[in-house]
Amino acid sequence: MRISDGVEWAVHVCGVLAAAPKGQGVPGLKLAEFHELPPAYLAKQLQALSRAGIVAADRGVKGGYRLARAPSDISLLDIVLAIEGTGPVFRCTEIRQRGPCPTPPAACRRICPIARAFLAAEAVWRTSLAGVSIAEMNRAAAAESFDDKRRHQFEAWIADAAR
Amino acid sequence: MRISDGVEWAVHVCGVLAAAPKGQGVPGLKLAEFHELPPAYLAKQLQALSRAGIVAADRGVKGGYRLARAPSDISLLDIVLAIEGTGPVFRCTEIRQRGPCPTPPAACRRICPIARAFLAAEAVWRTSLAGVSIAEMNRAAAAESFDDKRRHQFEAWIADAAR
DNA sequence: TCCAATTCGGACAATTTGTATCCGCTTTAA
DNA sequence: TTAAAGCGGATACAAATTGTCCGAATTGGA
Repeated sequence: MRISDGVEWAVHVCGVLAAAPKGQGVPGLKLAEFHELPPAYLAKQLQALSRAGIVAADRGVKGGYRLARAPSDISLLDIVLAIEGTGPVFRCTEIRQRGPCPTPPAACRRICPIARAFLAAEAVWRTSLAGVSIAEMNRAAAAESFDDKRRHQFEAWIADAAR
Repeated sequence: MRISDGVEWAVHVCGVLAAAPKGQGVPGLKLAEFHELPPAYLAKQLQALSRAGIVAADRGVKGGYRLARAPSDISLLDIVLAIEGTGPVFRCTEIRQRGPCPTPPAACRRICPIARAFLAAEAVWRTSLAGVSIAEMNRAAAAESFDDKRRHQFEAWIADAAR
């Protein structure tokens, strides 16, 4: 059980897009370059973000990606669901209904207690991730690692990348 | 991102072992039979449970598996960690330190804010699972799906399987 | 005491799933 | 019309999952 790297990439990328000049898009190639990520595969993750309505994609020569809504309105959970899919992490296969001593169907109206416990754990996990936004991530990262020099360096880079 | 079926199997199997006559072992083959699981692969999960100290294995003609401690002292988290490994679900690859505008090492003494948020979510998930024991699972399952007839059927089966 | 039956354990092979790349298509602005 | 850019499908590659096998340990009886 492991979260794919694509989720980490997508969160970082959304952080970059949140800092881009409003209304301008950043091409996928530039985004890959910023973190030295494999361009072709990052493109796949960007497609997923686009389908989920987290980023908007503009095609054509002045195209690129931009956030589809405010950074404060995009949570880490939104991104996880976009990349990993919305299905539950734990999937009950109802083995209790098989074998020589099966639980009868009448007793299976409610889902199995084991599945209930796992789904409850997953719910608190989701709630925790839903409470953290891209905006907060950027604030924390800036506070911890931006001095004036690096801020300027970053703004120059993104001004060049955006179009 | 998905929890392997082995976790579900292991939880069910521990529930069966918790109901077995004290001090007697149940062979892996019988455990597989009870839920119609692939015997060879269930054996693999049982090995993992054994290595983690959740079940004890006795070899030889009177051998089999039994719980290594009280059912009330085995949590769902214990089983997840035994089967899936103890490593975190989210793994930060520190991409912030790469590319044309990297976060300098001095600013990376603390782990990345993104990783912090994911690890915090994982912590509440673990806490939730740690609060549920095999004993509670069995109580719930028995209350929901055992009538007198089925209880008798189950006890007959396990009396025959244990040795 | 030795042998046969039974059972777990660990190394090995196969299959499925996920990861990563590439290429042709459509769209857009100059 | 052309060059830049995202989209989706087809395809190779890697990894985890699933499954198999044979050896080691233990027991009970000859």
